[in-house]
Amino acid sequence: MSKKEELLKAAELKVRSGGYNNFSFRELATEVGIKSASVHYHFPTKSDLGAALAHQYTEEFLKALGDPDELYAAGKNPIDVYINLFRKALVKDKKMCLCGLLGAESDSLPDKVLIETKLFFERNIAWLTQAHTVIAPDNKEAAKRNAIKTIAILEGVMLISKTLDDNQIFEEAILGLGN
Amino acid sequence: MSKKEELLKAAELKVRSGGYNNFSFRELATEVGIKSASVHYHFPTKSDLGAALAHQYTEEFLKALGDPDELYAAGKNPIDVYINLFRKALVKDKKMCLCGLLGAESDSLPDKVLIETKLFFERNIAWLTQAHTVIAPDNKEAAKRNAIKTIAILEGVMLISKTLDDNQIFEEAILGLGN
DNA sequence: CAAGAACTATCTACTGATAGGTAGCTTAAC
DNA sequence: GTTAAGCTACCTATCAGTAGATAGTTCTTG
Repeated sequence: MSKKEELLKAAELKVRSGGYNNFSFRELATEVGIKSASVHYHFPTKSDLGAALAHQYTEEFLKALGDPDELYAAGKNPIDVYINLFRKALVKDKKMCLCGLLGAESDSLPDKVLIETKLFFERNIAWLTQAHTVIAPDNKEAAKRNAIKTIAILEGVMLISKTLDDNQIFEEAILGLGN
Repeated sequence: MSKKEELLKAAELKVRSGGYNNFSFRELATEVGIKSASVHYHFPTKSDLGAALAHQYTEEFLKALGDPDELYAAGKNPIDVYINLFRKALVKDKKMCLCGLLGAESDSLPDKVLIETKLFFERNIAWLTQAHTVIAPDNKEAAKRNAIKTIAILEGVMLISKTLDDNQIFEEAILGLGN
């Protein structure tokens, strides 16, 4: 893993724990074993790093999901696949969704970072709309509404489960969601 | 309004825009017209201020809601009352829920602040459980599950509506929630 | 009722730590 | 001999927090 990739991984953990202001170039540099001035070589400013982070997170998220139509064709419920990706973030990583946290702070985010955070939600809503459409093709006008409900409940319950340190809350909230 | 109250109000806006790290004693002091050292007179440390902020927010939130049983007796749907309080925060204040934001950052919060943030969610889930119980008394085992779903979807959609700067997303997500 | 003690709310001046960012040098690889 | 990737050394700004002084108010008590 290159230093640049190491920096992004270290920053991801920090941001997913406490938001955009929760990491500094000095901390990141120490963690990956370089000097803070060298971080500016890879990312000219902090907002460049933040934007790259949100962009990479979105790409990896959607890549991990796959295509809703193909999932359905393979006999899987794409909504369950989606839920499982959030469950993994909560249970395995024990961290918030990166863009969930950034979104909550959207009022105070640099433009570059905000743009990438918006793209995360737009692309996720599009994915979920397609997922709901393939499950219930006769109900197209409701697909987007259900997409919004699905991502809202997942971001929300993630935040609450983490705060109360109780994964059972997550499980209760998602009951009946994949229908 | 006392300086102490002014400080809490100023801090609330900052935190609801960008989280716990988004305010400083200096900024707050300047805004209310005193020196930063004087802020320490009212709140010995930053975490004391943060805890007081979350506590006051919770108290005011529950006070604004009223009692679910009384609301129901007065012919109102308490879930609709609850939704309206979130709608007001989003549309009028144009800000996130304070404890929603703090909860997202819970991993990096000082203990004092975390305790108050947890209390917000515990008390809100209790309120919503009672609200769902009074609406559907024969369905008690589902009341807590519905309470979790309700607050999760509201915190989640608030975050997403704010990020995408689109209040219509909020309205779509809450359709059918008050039944 | 008046003297003095204690308290409230503020100030100035400071500390040590940390922040993001910049200029210019070095080193190694191609 | 250019470039990538790092370095040292520095800058200015800001951070939370502390010490000690002060003016005005309130409480206590002789």
